[in-house]
Amino acid sequence: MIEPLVLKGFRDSLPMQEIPKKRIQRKLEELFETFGFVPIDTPTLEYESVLLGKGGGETDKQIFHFEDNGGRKVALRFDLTVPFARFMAAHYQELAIPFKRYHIAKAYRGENPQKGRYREFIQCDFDIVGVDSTEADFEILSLMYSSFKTLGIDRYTFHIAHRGLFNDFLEQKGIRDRSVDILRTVDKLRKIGSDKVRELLCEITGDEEGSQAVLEYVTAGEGHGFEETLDVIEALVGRKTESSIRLRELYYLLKKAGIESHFTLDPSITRGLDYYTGIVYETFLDDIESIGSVCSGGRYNNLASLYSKENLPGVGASIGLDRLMAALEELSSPLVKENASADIVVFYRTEEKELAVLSAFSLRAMGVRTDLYLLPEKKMKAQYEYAEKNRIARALSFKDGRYVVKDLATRESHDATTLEEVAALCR
RNA sequence: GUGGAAGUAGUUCAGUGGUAGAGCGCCAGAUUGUGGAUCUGGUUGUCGAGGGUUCGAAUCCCUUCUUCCACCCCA
Repeated sequence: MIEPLVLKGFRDSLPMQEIPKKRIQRKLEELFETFGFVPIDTPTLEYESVLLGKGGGETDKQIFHFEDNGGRKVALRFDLTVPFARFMAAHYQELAIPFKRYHIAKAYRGENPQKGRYREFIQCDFDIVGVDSTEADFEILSLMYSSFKTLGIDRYTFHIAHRGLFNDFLEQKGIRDRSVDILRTVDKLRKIGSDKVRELLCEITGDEEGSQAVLEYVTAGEGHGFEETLDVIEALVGRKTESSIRLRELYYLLKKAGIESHFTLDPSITRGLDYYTGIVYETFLDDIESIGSVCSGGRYNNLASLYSKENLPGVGASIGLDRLMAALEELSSPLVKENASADIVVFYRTEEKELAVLSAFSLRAMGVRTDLYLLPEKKMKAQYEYAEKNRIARALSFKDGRYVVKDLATRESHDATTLEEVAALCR
């Protein structure tokens, strides 16, 4: 016998988990389409050379790569953004620009798993390519907001920062060349505290004053509103820059739309991926920050240039569906508990089989999610337990030519003479 | 990849060298008759896997797999 093992970081998904996951996915797809975004797909497996070296050194180590049966060096996609850049380079002439796409698919990372981090996970990406403007950035931010709204999640915060603005600052301090190391150190702020970060920064820059300024920059958001933080940052940079103006305009739009309360300017958000050039963001659930960001992204203005001479600026975000589900499960959110397989289940005795089969058929035609329990010889107890296991709220049975709909939770029965009445009881 | 903790019945766990256990669940029967009560009986286990030490290993040692946590990074 072969052991039915699954690989570390990979998981089976049972109906109890898969039903809410699919439902969330459908809601998001529907939302994306109301924003005028269109779906695409790309291969799971790509040439290694296409995927490597685009996200930054650290991420390369996490890419699953191997030789295929024909000796080609191949790799599983690490995210959906890099393959999208390749996709755009290959197809931009066939597409209407600006191109707005969404893509819900699995990505793979060979890192050590923990709660909410797996080696195979679903990302829900949405991006706009072909334009670098405040309005495009706003489209993505407002779609992020609407996604959480649609899902009924309201205890979360979008942490916004700006790569370009940070680079302006480093430029001004004359330490731009060490930006990667500095970014990496700054990222640890929340973990190791400001004193430790200052020490590390001193080692990198060799400049106490510069380190202090960097620290002031990344902590500028603490206790301040979006615009105040921006004022502090502009003071540190010494002037208004294109990037700071972009952020100000963006916040203005968020305010006008009345959705600004979920957005905070957090200069400590830097993101490890090297390809970001403009705004960047991460999203934390207020009640379970430890699980990490559940929706992240940013502006990447040169990504397609790796594959094409065409200049295709882009901006996008990605919801980590599996991580989000893990968090919601941890929080016992009602969102993950809505996992009934049907609205009603039909029970019957063997002599009622024709009636049962046809009733189920008719109910389905009326749009009622109907399950037919196929073991009529079983005891009632077994039948009810089947319904409970599948989280079905009602049962239909037959008595003296009438329909009986029983609410399984309250155990109340309602008689009905027609299937229309039965269907009405299911709503 | 490195470090720490854990893995025993469907599930929650107890059991630290001497016959694998408990609650809940599950199955069968009785009772009931469109379910949750009660009674009787039973079952569920290669103690994660492999190897070693020992007269004897769930228990000690080694290897390995998986989960959780930390580092790192993030979805």
